[in-house]
Amino acid sequence: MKQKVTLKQIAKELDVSISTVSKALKDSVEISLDTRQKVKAFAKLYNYKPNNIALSLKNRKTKTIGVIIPEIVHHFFTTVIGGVEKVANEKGYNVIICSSNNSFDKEVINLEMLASGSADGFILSVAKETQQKKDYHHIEETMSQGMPVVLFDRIIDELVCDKVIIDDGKGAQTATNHLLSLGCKKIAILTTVDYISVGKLRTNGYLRALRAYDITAREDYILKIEDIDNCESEISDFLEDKDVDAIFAVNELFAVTAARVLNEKGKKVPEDVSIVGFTDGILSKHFIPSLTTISQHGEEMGIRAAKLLIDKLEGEEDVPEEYKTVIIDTSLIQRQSTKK
Amino acid sequence: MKQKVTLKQIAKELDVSISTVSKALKDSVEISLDTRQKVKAFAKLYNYKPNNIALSLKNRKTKTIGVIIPEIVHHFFTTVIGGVEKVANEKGYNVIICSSNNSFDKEVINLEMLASGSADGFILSVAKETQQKKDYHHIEETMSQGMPVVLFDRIIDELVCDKVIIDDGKGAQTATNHLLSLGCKKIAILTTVDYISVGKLRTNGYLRALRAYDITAREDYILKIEDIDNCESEISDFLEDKDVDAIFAVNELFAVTAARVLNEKGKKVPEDVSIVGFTDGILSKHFIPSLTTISQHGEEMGIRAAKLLIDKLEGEEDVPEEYKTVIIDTSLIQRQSTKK
DNA sequence: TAACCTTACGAAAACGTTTGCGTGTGGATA
DNA sequence: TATCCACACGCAAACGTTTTCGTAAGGTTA
Repeated sequence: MKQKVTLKQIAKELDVSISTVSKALKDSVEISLDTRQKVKAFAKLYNYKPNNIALSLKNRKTKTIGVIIPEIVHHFFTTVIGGVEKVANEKGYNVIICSSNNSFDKEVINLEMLASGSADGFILSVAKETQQKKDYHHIEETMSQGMPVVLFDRIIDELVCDKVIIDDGKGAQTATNHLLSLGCKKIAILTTVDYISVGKLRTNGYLRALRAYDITAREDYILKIEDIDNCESEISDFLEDKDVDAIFAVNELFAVTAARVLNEKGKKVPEDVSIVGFTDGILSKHFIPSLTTISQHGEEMGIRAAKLLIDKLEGEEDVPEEYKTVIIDTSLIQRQSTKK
Repeated sequence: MKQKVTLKQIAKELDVSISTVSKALKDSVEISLDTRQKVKAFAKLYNYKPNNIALSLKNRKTKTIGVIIPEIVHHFFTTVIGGVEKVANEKGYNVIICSSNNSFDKEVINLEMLASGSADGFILSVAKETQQKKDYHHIEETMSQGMPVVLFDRIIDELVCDKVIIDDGKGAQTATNHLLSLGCKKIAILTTVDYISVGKLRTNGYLRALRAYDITAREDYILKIEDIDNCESEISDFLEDKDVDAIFAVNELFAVTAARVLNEKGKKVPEDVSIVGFTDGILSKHFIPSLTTISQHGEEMGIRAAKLLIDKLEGEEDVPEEYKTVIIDTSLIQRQSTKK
């Protein structure tokens, strides 16, 4: 099992110095054509590849972007990653992905690990637990060490850095408006607990839409779900005695679960109840009936985030800091879960 | 914006040598208690973290596992990653993930990039294009440089290395048997083109099951889908004039698409046609009717793959090479898409 | 007081690169 | 023949660690 070949070994073998080999491989005019060819042939033969670690150490940059997301098993986040990779690869950056699993501790560990040498900058969506704890010291520390951070989707207002978000409120408003325009009057919302920033924002959007239509929001039409994994029973109880004609769900899972519950209660979607979801994932697309939903354009978010980050990474050192918040437009995708 | 603090800076500040600082931080008895405390206090104050790059260079290992998968936006692969992370984190390894996007070139690039310094070993499922091209030089090269590789799911028989797979044939047989035991006689299969190893194996399993039941397989009950993204029309045409009473789909998407098509043709699942899928993803779970399917136990695959890899990484250098192929049991999950 | 032992620290090499600069060799010029 | 200039190459430093070994200062022993 041959080890990886280094400049030193090539140098020894060819009886020249390390610098000669290095320069020869870079086609430096300093080196005679003859030697250059010899070195290159040898390097090719032994499949020489420069050691990235050594390069990173020397250049003090890794040409790598670290992405940390709350859940890897999540369609939205993976589409964002797709966008990031697109831009990153174009610009010669690599992408490494870590998941925090929504754990604060794991987020800290991953960030510190990547920050201590593996990545030049970060694109990150904070863990649920982090939002709850409101402890952002790890992110602040990373930034204070000169590594740029771009937050997306689940952002933190207090942190001064680039951000890429959608207008969650507006998206929710659009969704609710759509239901209202279809003539729905009794619109329930399935949302998350308030400490999830996006859940809260979407709830607010829903309320705003109702107000604009002069409909008084009813407390008992609002369900704030805590335990996402077991939402079915909560949703089932919630819908038990309610005579709603529409549901706005702040994510895909809530939307399909509502559809399932309604189905079991003998109600039809969209004939009896219309449903609008949020996030255009696989579920929404393939469900029967396919779900009308608000698309977050995950890939676009990734693209913008990567661009922001690379701009910072390649920008002048001493340019006065200036941070942008990019707001990606959402769009309503009409499918079968809302009546015409 | 303060830069990351290094041993050198601490040394300078405290007017001691770099080695003293390094030893003090490691609580070496060589250093007086007094100095040790001073150094540690200073290091803490300035939030010193050793530079991983430098460590990797010195130790010639990164304590990082590289995972390369064909698609990041894919539930099965992400569950595998979950399993890998579990084991890796326990053993003090980090995990970095790259996606090949089913492109041969990107797979090569990613592998070479990670191999040249960023990871000590690999867990990988090969890209579709790679299976098609049958060009594995990049993987062979990586292994010949002394970096262990564990293949999973989409493996390559010719490659001599550790592998983690499910018994695709057996899984398919189980699925088909289930349909047969329900009394279904006219069972169609929706599968992939043959160069996708798992598709072929599953097709074979289906054929074996039929044979065991003394049912002659019919060519016209087999649909080999090439373009996964546009499978709907193919499936629709295929089912147009067929009077099947059951469908075995080799993946989730084919299964739900079949359900959708049947639905549009006015047939009911499972009353008119039973469906069994493969892979226990979100779609199968939340679809209405929820899908009977073969679970691949992705997390378990990840766990086993990570263990195999770490064993190799931490094993003796000169132990004779020995490679294992772990076969994970599949299991049938009965849900609503097959009649009782 | 000479020889020796601790204690506490520093110097230097090594990991694999890149690169500015120094230098020996040979030929051309004056 | 003495001077100069390309040419082709090597040296060494630097990136941030860890670790082996060397050593000065001071104390103890004979």
